[in-house]
Amino acid sequence: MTNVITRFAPSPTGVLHIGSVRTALYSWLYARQNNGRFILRIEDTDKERSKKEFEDNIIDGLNWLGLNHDEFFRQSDRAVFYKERIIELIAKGAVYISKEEPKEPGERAEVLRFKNPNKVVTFRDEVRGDISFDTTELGDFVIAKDFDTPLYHFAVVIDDFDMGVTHIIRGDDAISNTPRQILIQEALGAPRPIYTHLPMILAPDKSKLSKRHGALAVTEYREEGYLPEAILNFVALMGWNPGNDQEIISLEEMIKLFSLEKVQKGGAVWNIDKLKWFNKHYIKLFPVGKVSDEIFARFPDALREKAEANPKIFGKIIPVIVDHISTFGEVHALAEAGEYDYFFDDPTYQRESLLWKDENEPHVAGQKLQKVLALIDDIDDAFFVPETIKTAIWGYATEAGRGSVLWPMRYALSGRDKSPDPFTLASILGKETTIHRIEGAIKLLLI
RNA sequence: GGCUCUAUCGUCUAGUGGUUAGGACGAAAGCUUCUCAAGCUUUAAACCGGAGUUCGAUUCUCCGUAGAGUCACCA
Repeated sequence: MTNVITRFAPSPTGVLHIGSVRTALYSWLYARQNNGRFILRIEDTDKERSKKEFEDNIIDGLNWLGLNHDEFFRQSDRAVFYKERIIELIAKGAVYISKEEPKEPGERAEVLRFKNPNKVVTFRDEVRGDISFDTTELGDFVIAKDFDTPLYHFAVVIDDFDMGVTHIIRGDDAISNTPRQILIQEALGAPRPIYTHLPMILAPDKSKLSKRHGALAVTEYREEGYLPEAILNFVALMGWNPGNDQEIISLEEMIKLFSLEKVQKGGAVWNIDKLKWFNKHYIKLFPVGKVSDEIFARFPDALREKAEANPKIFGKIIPVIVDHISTFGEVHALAEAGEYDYFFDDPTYQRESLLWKDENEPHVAGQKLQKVLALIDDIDDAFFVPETIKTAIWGYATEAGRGSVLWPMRYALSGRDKSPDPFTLASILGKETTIHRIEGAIKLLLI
């Protein structure tokens, strides 16, 4: 087999969105698993709409995901090559200069048109099989505005030819412009690459996913605290599967497992919940040091100062925080909502909140907490960890009614309806603070 | 509208000419330390319709239906 060369060819008229990532991933995987080359080509023939910032965004996103390219091209750097081919095709009689009547401002009085042989073109698509089109309906289509400004259809064909692209993997919205590209190839005497058209990634209403549906740039997912592993894994499974039930697949494994034959025909609806599930999975595998950096970065300033002043506590709450999020971005909102304040400052709360359901009198709850206090006081400082604390209190709690003991204890420590369990809380806060807060609660109950 | 493509649980999907149609997300229930999260267990949930081929179609063929994409001097 000849060396595989694939390419990802976005136009820099928008950010790198999730559908493009899937296309880039499959092209990349195919090249990697065949020891081929992967080309990144920026298709910026439209000078009006192309923007450097989008090109930067695309490259940035790809780098972040780890989809590295072996070669890089920009169509705006290749004008001379297109011009040569136009001249060549004019000489062959396949392209002609056409006089036009401009219909809109900006349109030329002269453009270059392709002499359509008006035939039926049949090509094989790796996922859909044979597809036929009668190209007559295309007419003599325009391939360039002038010798220096080729249009997309033309530039693509020249580039794929010049760069030796063997496999074109792209979205199936490009199916219908494949025939005209084949026509140009044939006029040029260029070999026909192997085509694979991927099904679209859809919005919940089944239409092509777009910005209007809240489709985010990859870089925005990064800001929201998604991990590249999660995005890659999830996106890979939209339209492809390894042929078994395996769902957690690393990039390395994907290179081995990927195959065009297992690519789906139908479109796939974007499902953010499943992405979050993947992300949660990968966050748990993320190195602790990096996790705490990510979390720290998303703390509001005030909380950040407290974390810096209490590094021991900050270190201990990392696992607790991780347990409750699926993206790092959620940390910010949770922090703003005061969800982490009680780790650093004594909570304030209503006296009634300390009561378990409605089966307790305040003074009874106070007495129970006094007992808890005594048990905690007996624990050696050096062994103030969840298991020990639990062991110390468990017997009494079971005997007195777990809820009626543990709820007030947990509430005294957190001041919240929802929080980690009281033993974890106590061990995070340390013996001294734990005692202090329970004493506060007792005082409130026994007034 | 023309052309092209597509069709299994709500979603992502596996699968076969004969299966209790499998898994995952989500949902519901239960368990696990009071709450939350996590984890574990369990449950509900699908072959678009009609013909045909066949002993037998979810699977093969055709016709519908539905949805999507595309029809530029954009890419």
